[in-house]
Amino acid sequence: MCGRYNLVTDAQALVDFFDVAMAIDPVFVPRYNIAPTQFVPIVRDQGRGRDLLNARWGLVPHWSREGETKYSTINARAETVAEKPTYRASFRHRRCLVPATGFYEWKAGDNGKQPYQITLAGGGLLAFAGLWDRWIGQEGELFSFSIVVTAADASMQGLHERMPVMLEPKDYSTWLTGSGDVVSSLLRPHGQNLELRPVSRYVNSPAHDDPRCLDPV
DNA sequence: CCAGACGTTGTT
DNA sequence: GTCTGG
DNA sequence: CCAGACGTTGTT
DNA sequence: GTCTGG
Repeated sequence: MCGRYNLVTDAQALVDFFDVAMAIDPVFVPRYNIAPTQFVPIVRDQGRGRDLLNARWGLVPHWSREGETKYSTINARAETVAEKPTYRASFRHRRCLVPATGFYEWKAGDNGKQPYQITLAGGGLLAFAGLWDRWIGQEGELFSFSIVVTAADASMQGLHERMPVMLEPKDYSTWLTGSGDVVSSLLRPHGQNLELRPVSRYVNSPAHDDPRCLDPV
């Protein structure tokens, strides 16, 4: 699963790395502790080049009555994303990249749960496979997204059973604008070398969003 | 037919 | 114990 | 994901 | 909007 992540970079690096043509919401600050319901940048391609848009983590389907869900939509299972009513249409027509520099998992132990940060070995930006939707209500429109998760491979070193689908740069365009089997074939681990490091329990509180979230244990 | 759900993970 | 908020 | 709340009425 | 349960 992926219930917390970070995006420690600057706006220009995001635009460069993801080849963004249009920054719709250019305001951006480094994020050390991104929690569900918060607004963070996603990358889309609506046919006129890639755009960067702030969206809410936790997908609200366009047909939602209340503009919220009573169930969790922060993750979508790769195994069923093509069929589930909440994700099906977004999987076919509204895929996105979710920029990140790492994500967090908690491992239960004798002394309670220990948070770990997972990054690419060597660091750098990565992209989770994401789905987005737009809900329209009286208060205006709400853009939101979900992160696709799959069975963890050996790179997770047994830390957790599930992990986000992390796309490679060569597959970004296919994920954003492809269709059919070629898109479905990306719903799997991509073999990146990952680095897992225990970090301070400071990260536990969603109210904390500063470099101390990455403090060594 | 209408009403109601629509999700994931981990733990018991 | 379970739901909501971040 | 974790942290924190979890309720009602009457009065200001 | 679309599927499932009754």
